Amino acid sequence: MAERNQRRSVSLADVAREAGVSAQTVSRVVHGSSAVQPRTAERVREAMERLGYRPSFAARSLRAGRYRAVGLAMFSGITGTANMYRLDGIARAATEAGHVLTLVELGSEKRPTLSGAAEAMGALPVDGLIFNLTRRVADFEAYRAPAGLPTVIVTPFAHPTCPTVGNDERGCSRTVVGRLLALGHETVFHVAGASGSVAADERLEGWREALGEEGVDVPEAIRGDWTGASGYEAGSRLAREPGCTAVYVSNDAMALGVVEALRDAGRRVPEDVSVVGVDDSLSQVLPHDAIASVRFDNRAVGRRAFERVVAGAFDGEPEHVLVPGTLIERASIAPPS
Amino acid sequence: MAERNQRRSVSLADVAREAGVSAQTVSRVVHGSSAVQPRTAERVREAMERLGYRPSFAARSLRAGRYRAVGLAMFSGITGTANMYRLDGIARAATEAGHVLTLVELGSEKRPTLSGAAEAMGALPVDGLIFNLTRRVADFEAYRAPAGLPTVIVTPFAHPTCPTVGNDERGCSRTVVGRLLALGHETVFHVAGASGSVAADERLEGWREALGEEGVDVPEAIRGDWTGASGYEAGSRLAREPGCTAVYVSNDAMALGVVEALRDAGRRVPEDVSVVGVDDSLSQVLPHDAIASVRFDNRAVGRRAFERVVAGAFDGEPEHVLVPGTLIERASIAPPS
DNA sequence: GTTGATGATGTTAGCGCTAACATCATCTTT
DNA sequence: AAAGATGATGTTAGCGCTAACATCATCAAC
Repeated sequence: MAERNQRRSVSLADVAREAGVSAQTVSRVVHGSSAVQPRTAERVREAMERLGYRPSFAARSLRAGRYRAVGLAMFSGITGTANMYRLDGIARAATEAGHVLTLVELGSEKRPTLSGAAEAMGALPVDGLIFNLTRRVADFEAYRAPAGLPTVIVTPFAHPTCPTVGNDERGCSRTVVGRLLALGHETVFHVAGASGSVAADERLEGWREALGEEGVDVPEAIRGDWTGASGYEAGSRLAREPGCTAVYVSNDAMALGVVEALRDAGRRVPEDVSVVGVDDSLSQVLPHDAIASVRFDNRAVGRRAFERVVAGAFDGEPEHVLVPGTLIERASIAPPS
Repeated sequence: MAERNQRRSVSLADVAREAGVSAQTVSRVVHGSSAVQPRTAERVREAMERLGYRPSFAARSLRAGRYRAVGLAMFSGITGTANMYRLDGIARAATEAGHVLTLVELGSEKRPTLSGAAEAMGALPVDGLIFNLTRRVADFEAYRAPAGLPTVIVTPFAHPTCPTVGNDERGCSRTVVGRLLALGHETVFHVAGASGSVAADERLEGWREALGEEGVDVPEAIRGDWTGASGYEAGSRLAREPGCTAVYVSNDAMALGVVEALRDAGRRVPEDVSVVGVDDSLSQVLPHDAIASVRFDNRAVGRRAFERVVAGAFDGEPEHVLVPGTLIERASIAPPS
């Protein structure tokens, strides 16, 4: 049964010897070339089976000069809804295109940089790189992709030389603010996500911008940390704000906390206060009572990033793609009463 | 500025020519060998910089005969809390060990098999394989790992020849049932997860087993589909069961639905009915009112799987590791009143 | 029977890298 | 000054694969 741990793996030459043919003929059989006599092919196939032949990726790619693989660097962990869907989008797109994904997690390093990641990943079996950023990195602007290794950065910011793909975080804020003001609210309050998160900061900035453009009073923002508990705390403070009839919360967990705090304080949602979250992460979780939320298509972001990388070398002005979110309207928003 | 799209990539020989030394010397510099004169090393480094040299993974691994990489096949998508943490655990362990992860998503195939996955991944740059299973596959028992390619399967089931690592789903049920019976409940009702999910089925089976062992009446189980809405529906039915004082729900979203339905039906939690979920996925989401839940350490599962693979060839009886869950007690459970 | 097309198979070379050995200059020791 | 040690560098070969070409038998066409 159990094979002895064979040191060296089985090569084409081994199979060729076993089948009494040349290595080239075995190669032809492996690739289904028609120019092999059926009897010979059968013999070769038997030898492959008997020896347990597996083609060598290293030798093939050395010859081919490419890997049909893209490298993905996750800069701050894989966990988190957005990262998960991005990864899923990239993985699916890659599999469909016959590519594989080489994943490196950089979360454990204290201050990862793009150039550090590129150096580490440049020696991996990859034809291109995708950097998934959820926080700021020190050398973002200064980074230049290694020659011959196309790099796409997943971020809402534009980069001087690399194409980027990201969620339109500012547009998200603009959409929400616009909708709430259109409903007749005087202004919109904001509960921001954890400081340091690009998404949180961009949504916050976008909210300021949007209110400013509309010439509306900009209330003080409240910083949360993405958790429901921090949302509850924010909600308790907002319940004491007399002018607060609409709240834009940077994610759904906090939005849930805000709603609960408002209700506990005797303010009705949506009659007294409208609440909107982001991510649409709770629609499968909450039995009803879902909260209006902006849904980002992070799978699409991942897919675009992959397609952009395999499209290859970049010339001229780098493309900067922002995928818009969609506001899912639910019973947590209404005109002010 | 922008380099012309150089067709072939820069090799050691190119650098050697540029620097006026031999390829071996360049190799020495790349590897930081001391046996190179500082002046020469500097010249070589400049040439590398100037030409944009990156080492060829293919050539290195062809020479080394291994990749320092493991392949991970996700059999049914990577989304979902458990999968995400497993992936994270594997990725971290790999990075720490200086390995990379080659990820293949098999979710899109209608009926993926282990042998199919192994064949596809055998030609990839991998020294071992991890199969992450969340559903049953047709050839589970029959599968035999390719010679020279150690394979670990992530599943709660034992395999005749491959080591496996998984959550102790049955033990989870046993823990919950044991705790609830110890509190004095007559029996424990169960809301199961989506049919076809190994976790759902094993928890269901474990619940039956545990009740049976204790000589307690086994009520009819209710099938949910993992969503809060299905939990609510189940809860509504359970609220009409007079003997129902304790419910074991296969995940937290459904547990939340159950709690809400019970309360809507006028039954108090935990005074009238105790509820326990699984996954501990809502502790960051719900502002308070958290529901008791069994937390599985899926990161640890991923880590064990990785370590097992790189440990290499397997002999004799395959190891079968079940990582136990921990019951996090919260205010949703109490003795029956 | 000669020519040439066709088909099946073999041979050669080189992708980029590095372990192992070879070479050569320089320095020490006696 | 001869012998040997040391250090810096070069040369060779081969990891497994396959494109391109070479070889050889077979068979049809004239």
